[in-house]
Amino acid sequence: MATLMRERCLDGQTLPPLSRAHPCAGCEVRGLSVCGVLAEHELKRLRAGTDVVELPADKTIVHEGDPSEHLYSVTAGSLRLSKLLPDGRRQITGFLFKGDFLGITVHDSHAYSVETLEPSRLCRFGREHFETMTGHFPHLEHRLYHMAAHELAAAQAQMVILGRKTPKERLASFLLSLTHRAASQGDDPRHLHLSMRRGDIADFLGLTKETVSRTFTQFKTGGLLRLHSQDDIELLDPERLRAQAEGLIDA
Amino acid sequence: MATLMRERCLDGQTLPPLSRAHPCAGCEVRGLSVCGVLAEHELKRLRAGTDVVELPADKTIVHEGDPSEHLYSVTAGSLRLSKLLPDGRRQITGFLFKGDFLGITVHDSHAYSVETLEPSRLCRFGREHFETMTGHFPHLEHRLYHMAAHELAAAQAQMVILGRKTPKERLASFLLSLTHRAASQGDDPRHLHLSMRRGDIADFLGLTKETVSRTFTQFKTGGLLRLHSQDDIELLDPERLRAQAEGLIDA
DNA sequence: CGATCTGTTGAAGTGAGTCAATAGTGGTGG
DNA sequence: CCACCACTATTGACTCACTTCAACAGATCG
Repeated sequence: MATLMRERCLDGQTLPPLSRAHPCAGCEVRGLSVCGVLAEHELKRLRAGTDVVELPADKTIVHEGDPSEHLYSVTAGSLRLSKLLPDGRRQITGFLFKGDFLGITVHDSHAYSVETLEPSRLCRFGREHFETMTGHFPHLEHRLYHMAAHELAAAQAQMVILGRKTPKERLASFLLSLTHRAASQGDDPRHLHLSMRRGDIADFLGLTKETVSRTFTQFKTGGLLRLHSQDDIELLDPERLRAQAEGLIDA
Repeated sequence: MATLMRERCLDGQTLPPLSRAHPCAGCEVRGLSVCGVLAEHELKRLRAGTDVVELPADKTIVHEGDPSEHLYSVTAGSLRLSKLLPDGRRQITGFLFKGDFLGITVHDSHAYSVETLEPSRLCRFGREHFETMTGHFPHLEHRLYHMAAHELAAAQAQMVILGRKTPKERLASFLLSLTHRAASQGDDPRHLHLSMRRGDIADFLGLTKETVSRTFTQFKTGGLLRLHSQDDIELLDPERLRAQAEGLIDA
């Protein structure tokens, strides 16, 4: 039976409430996530051995290298995936938002650390139980394959950013990917809320936080965007931003 | 029925011969590749709608953005996967060697171009036929998922290289990944043959060919390796190379 | 209202890129 | 067999974009 595990110091106010009796019933991310391919009776079986976890900001969910005992579906909030070098240099390999899935691994060990960027809620599946499910439901396995392929394509696009793009192109590409996600969820694609800090963006884009900050300033003075607050962005010229991201503007 | 399509200008000498009657029978990569999980009768069904392609060096197999009509298994030679920016900047997202699989895509279109680095041989599967197979054989779908997960992990490791490592660390990491592959295939891990040019390595590591060349020279003078020819490398100190790759050596 | 953390801006340094010249390699044909 | 050609790799000199280091400004929260 699904249980709700609420972390002590969670700032409850910031997360929408959840029905304890029927956690999947009103789930707003069900269509987006792995569960979307499951029929009602399959979902019921998956729910056994599943619980809901709520976490405050800046909590570590898994450590790089730890054995992978659970898989997760993000239902609220956002996460940061990161890999560390021995001397502390950090590369963020991705961000996860509601609807995203966490748990694609090779050797049942986590290739990266996962931390919350803000108060977040996740559905937590036991790995063994989940693998029993994928064994029984080929369309779930297929869905998982599809998600892995999708993540792989995103990782390859990120390689182009990290290996060959200028700072302006990197930040423009990043903002565009956020706006695409917003659009696909029916949100206003011209208004972005950044749940990550400048340093996180820097470690995602292979820059320093100073360079990220300076590039934001250049975009502001160039009329590409406005900052309503440090993390609320209005995109004023998405078309020019796209040109910037592809390197079609020399500046 | 499987047919052999030999490209005109192929330098036949450089590829080992292949039995036309039983192309899978003596296949040396069968255990490594997708086919490895299939029983004999399943393999027979997969072979219908499959043919063998042989290509000379520097041939384009697929163009970035083209619809994906085939999937491939590399049985000999090596390939380069690359993405281009409008102004010609190139990021190589990976290299493929014998046993590797090509064809994991999201929207049935190729996310990157694929070219031969040297004369190569591939098994070519029709996409529709292959998808029928994965629909019938869950263990094939599972195998595909596993390969996607593996590629994803490799892509994430490459992000660390591109985002945060110094040129020496990048080249050391690259050489180590090649030696690991050699070891896993039973080859001598101290001797590497590079089938790619300096410019390819540069575009894989996010550097210029000049920097790659200079870094090779530093490794030579540092006693880490010897170059028997431009593309035949002997690793003299794998342990120090590993330390170099992880940034444990300041130099 | 003050303490603390995050973000922005400035000044200076540097390491990889760029441009250019030289050396090496492999292949072809006389 | 050697001479030539085209291509690739190496090395050198110089430049500059991003980092680093440091100061300042703004935001957030008790």
